[in-house]
Amino acid sequence: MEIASKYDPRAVEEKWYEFWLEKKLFHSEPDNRRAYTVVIPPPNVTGVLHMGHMLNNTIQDVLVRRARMMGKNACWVPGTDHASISTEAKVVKMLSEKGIDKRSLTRDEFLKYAWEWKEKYGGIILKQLRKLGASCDWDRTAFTMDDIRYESVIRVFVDLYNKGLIYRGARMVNWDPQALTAVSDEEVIYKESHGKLFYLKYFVENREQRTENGVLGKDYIVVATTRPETIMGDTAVCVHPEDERYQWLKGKRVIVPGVGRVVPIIMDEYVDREFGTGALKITPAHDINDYNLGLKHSLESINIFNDNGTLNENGGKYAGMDRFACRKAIMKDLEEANLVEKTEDYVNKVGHSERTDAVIEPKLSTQWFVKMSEIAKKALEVVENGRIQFHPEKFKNSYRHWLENIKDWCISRQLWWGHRIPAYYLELGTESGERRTEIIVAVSEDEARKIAKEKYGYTGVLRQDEDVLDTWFSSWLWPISLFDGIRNPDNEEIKYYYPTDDLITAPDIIFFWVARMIMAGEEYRDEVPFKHVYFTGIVRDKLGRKMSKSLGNSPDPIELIEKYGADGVRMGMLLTAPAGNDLPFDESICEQGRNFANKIWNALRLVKGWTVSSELQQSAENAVSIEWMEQRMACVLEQIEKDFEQYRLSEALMSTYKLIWDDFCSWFLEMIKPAYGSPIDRETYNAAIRIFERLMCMLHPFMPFITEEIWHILQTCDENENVAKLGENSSVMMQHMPVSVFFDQRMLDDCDLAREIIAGVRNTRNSKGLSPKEVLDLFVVKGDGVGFNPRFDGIVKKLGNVGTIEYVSEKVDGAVSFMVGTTECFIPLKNKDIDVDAECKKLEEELKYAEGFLASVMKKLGNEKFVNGAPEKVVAVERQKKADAEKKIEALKAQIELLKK
RNA sequence: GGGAGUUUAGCUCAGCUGGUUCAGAGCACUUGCCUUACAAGCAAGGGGUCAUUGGUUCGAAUCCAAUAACUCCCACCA
Repeated sequence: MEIASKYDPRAVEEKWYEFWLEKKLFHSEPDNRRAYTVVIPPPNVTGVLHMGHMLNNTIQDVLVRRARMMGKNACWVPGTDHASISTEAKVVKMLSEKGIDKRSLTRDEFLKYAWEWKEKYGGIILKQLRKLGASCDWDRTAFTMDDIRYESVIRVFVDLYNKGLIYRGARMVNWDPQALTAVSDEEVIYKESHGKLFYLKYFVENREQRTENGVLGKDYIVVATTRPETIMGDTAVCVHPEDERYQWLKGKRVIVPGVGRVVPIIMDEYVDREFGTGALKITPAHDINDYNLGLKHSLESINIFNDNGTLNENGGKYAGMDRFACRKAIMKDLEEANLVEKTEDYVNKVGHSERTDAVIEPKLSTQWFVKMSEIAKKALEVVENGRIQFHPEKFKNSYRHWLENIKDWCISRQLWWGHRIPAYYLELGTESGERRTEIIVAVSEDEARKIAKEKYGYTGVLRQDEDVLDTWFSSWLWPISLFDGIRNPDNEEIKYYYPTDDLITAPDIIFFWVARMIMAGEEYRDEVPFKHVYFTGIVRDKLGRKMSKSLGNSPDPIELIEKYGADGVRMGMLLTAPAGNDLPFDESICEQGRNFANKIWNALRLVKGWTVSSELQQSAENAVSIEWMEQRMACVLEQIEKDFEQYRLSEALMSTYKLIWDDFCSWFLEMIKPAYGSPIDRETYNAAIRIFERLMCMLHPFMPFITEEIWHILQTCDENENVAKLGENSSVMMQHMPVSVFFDQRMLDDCDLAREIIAGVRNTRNSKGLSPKEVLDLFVVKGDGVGFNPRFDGIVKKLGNVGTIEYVSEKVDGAVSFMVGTTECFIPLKNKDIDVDAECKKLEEELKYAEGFLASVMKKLGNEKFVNGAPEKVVAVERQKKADAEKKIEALKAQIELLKK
């Protein structure tokens, strides 16, 4: 059977994914093995796969597949997030394209559309993950709004409310005028924006003037603002109490320009005298600081905006206008009325909504909050004391800072798509005849009714809160709710799978998600939700820009997979992505992965092409080759294990890559490769197949598809032993991961020396323009004990195409030479002139370098302080260097002499 | 404004508690090869004052300080 010389991943990848699914190899049930659990950071249910997901899920898959092969009961739970704001926005948009206005629908009608939308587009992203090879337990696929998760969220809300950790209150919140909802502080992104600073004149009431030494001064105060449209809401002007410039205004009142309202001058130390004119206009309804000052000084609060960011009836002639249009209009009017002193360019930070990018409007409204101070303490502690480890560790700093300065979490959203707040309102008449509203928080309306009756004897209508909860209020329960640990805290699954092991996520949701999961874990399990958090970097393009839809600089992951194969793309991503480092992604990196897959494929072709002889005796070289390869694998395995312990996945992959490409393909296979047309002995062949298999196991977590394909083909190679073990469900992913064993470093060093000699021979050929086919003889000057180990003679002969190797004690005349360490090698050039001059020049350069090196060593050794101060070992090393250098110089000098003769 | 991090070859990055793992790896590059596994390849090779300046030390890429550049996070300066 002819095998194609190019590896084609497409058919292979599809075939094996189907196989894994069919055999349910990703499925996990609690048993007596140790559990290894990962929960997926649930992507937006209506999202599509982007490069960030690719990176994130590749890393998860590597860890999960490796754990599985290490004998653990690996469980990777997939799922999606309902993403309330962005999904609702998408549905609203879809409806408006159909000519349907959300406001014309009832809540139930809208939700029906939303669920339809979710059914249609939801889960595309999970399908895409299969193409990547993700070994998720699909039977466990969850959704943050499915029954179990919904009920868990509601129960937690009720519980926290009863514990006094959730409260309802009127506060200044971040209002998104596009999504028409409040958002949490974390959902506000501050962006630098180039705006203007407007200097407006506020005339003193009755045009009273300042008197300075009997001379009349100004009759107005200038206030600098970036938001002139808010002057309709001004209820004071504030200056610093110690500001000399404004003492004359104490107790006076001023006229808001263009509005005509008279407002007081107040004094407060909050004002920065250096900024602007040192005078601040106060708009309590539309600025958090002004709001606080308003409370302090009992100022009136005038709301001038509608929820959608247009001016309301308090906006006077500007009512109905958008806030930014109003800014222009009002400035024009003020200019005309000569109420503007000047306008400056100004750069400041403006808050934008994370989801809609609309400019956030501070707004006073009644919302639900979670009290954070107490639960934050525990969450900080478990990271500080190492119960949870961050990789890389530097994220501990920002985590700590956030938790130490935490504010209450606004969790209500004025949306319909989400978990509806289980708060019920009832109107009670009181004895004095007034009406009073009571709130009952309960897991269901029935429950609420029961409480209403018991507590208030009320049997009338209950009105449920219209708002839903912040999406993260369900995400923070994810590691628990996935195993139904909220509703059934003692069930077998939660006890077995929780706490999970590793969480892989991007650092931008450390506060949104990671920190809050830790809080929920402590609150509801009294146990951390995971032991390690691996923060991936952000995927950027070649120019260092974040990949985004709007820039169009993000490649389509599915197209990449089609082009390079999932294995190739996985390898490309992993190679450039150490934990926490941003990943400058360039499509061409996937080529390396694709090429690697092809390399392995061709190694298979080579091995498959051999004819095997059971009669043939194993040669000594082959025996040594196998021994060496085994040692080499043990050595690299040790390194890889260390790398995994430290979550250095790219290093682990690189080690595996070099082991396979360099050690296995370039050296080992060449060592044992029989001459064309000749068979290979059975013993060597079987050993090679076993080594190949183990290499596929080692590589499998990184490149699951090709390793599965090759592993299966290898099973058919070793007829004596392996056919029987290929049972129905056999898969490379069910094999044991090879583990490191003791290895003989001396053996590896000896072989390295042999490899260097081979390189020396090849180099000689190259520089002398000799054909690789021409057989050369090699003379090695015997060292004093240490040096070249003749065990490798056969290998040197084979790979260097060397005829004879002789160990001599004298230098060889009429030969080119090279040195490996302190070992001198000579290659006589039969029937060839040696370019004496060139050879001398080369040697003299080497000599010069060696002398320089010796000089620096001598300088060190000549330094008494060094000899006395440095540890014995270090000095001994220097002495050895000196001896080696002297030996080398001597040898070089002798060689030059010889040549010149 | 506060905090954190980064700076090592053309690119992306390793270099732990100072000393033979000390200047490394992969890719890219150069030269020669279509050598019956692989040109998505083989063989060989060339690249770096370890950001700058000082200091500590017998000895610094490594420790300390200052400077510069870049990145990220946090914060209500109108």
